[in-house]
Amino acid sequence: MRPKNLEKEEAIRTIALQIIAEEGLENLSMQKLAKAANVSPRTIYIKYENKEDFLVKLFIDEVLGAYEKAVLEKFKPEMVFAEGVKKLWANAFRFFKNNRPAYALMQYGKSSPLLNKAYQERDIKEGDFFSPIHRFLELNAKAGVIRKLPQEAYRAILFSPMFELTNEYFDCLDRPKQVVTDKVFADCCDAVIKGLLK
Amino acid sequence: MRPKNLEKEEAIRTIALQIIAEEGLENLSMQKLAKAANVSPRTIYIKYENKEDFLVKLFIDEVLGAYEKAVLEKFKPEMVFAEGVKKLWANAFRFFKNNRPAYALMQYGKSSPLLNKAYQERDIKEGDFFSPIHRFLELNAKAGVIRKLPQEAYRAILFSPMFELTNEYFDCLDRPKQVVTDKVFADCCDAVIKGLLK
DNA sequence: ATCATAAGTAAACAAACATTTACTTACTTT
DNA sequence: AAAGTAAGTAAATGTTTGTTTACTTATGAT
Repeated sequence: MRPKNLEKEEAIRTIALQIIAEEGLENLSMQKLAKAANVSPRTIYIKYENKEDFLVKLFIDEVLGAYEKAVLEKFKPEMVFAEGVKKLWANAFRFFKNNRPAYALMQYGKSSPLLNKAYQERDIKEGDFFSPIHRFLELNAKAGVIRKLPQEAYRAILFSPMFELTNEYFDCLDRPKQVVTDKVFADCCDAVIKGLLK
Repeated sequence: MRPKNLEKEEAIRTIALQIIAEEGLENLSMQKLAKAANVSPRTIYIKYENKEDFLVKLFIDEVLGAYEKAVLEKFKPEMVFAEGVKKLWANAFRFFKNNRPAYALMQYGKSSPLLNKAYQERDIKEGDFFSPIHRFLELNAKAGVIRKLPQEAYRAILFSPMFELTNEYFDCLDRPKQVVTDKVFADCCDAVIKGLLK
């Protein structure tokens, strides 16, 4: 049996992310993707049932999975609160900085009903990547270090400003306004930490 | 001369937003829209040059413009810091709660290169809706009430958690997990305020 | 009342779409 | 070295896409 050419598989995914970042999800077609990846359309359908299946797997594996792994690197729930938060922020920002196409599709995960649904269903199945972070927050809340808030509140306060700054960072690359420096990033992180402290 | 039927114009916009919210921007086609709005495709092209023109105008007028107007309602740059922030948050949350399709397209504004570009260019031309808020922050920073941070940092800390909570709010309507209450909202707002205080 | 005119329609256009068919290629197993 | 088989291709499938053409309708101005 002829073995799969893994380079082609990877090319398909990489170039798909590229097209989505540059032209938008709404402008990604299977034929365009096949041509750009130097592959026959049929080749994509060997691994993926159809376009939706492909997009969901691209999103889950290449974006969500990779992001979650990167965010938790060298993070321990037992860390001192400020250090833990800084680690999470630094990990996330580094991942996106080196991976702009992943950031682009991540944003579509918050817009597209298809990807959003996939995200939610994964959250249920996978036992939630957020759980080490949840334990981290619970420990600090119980110790009286931070306010006690529901999970979704922590999520909103802790992570969304980081996303927004990442957004601004990429916007500045395209049309330089004011550069989002590591200093700005650190200052925001401090503000978020202070807001949660008791 | 036969006058325009304003009801039809409005139907086109309303139904477009609805389709985008329910099926996603990537599944909105001009023919589908025309049929759903009970209108000939040609009718859409009377007011709009093409699909991109339509989407940009829909986004700018129906979403960005309406949102910005709603957020600034009864807000004054001279307000006490905590009160000002609470007003902005309450205004924004109320707008989206009553206007889910607008929220959906707003999210696409952060994903789609087409809409994102339109957003940025508008920021430059229109003199920025953010300027009353900027003045508010500047006044409070000068008075020593809050930290001095660059504009994009304020934006990230002040607004993005509100967006994230709105997101969770709508997710809970679809698949009830934990309801994002006004209490959670207020607690988050307090955390954000505290984080910025000096 | 009728005319001028833009609003509006139904049907059609080529181009692009997701997916499949019919076939060839390359590698493992024997 | 030959056979078996899944990977891979090029070209075609019918459908849907954005947009236009050729025509009809409704209304303010004359």
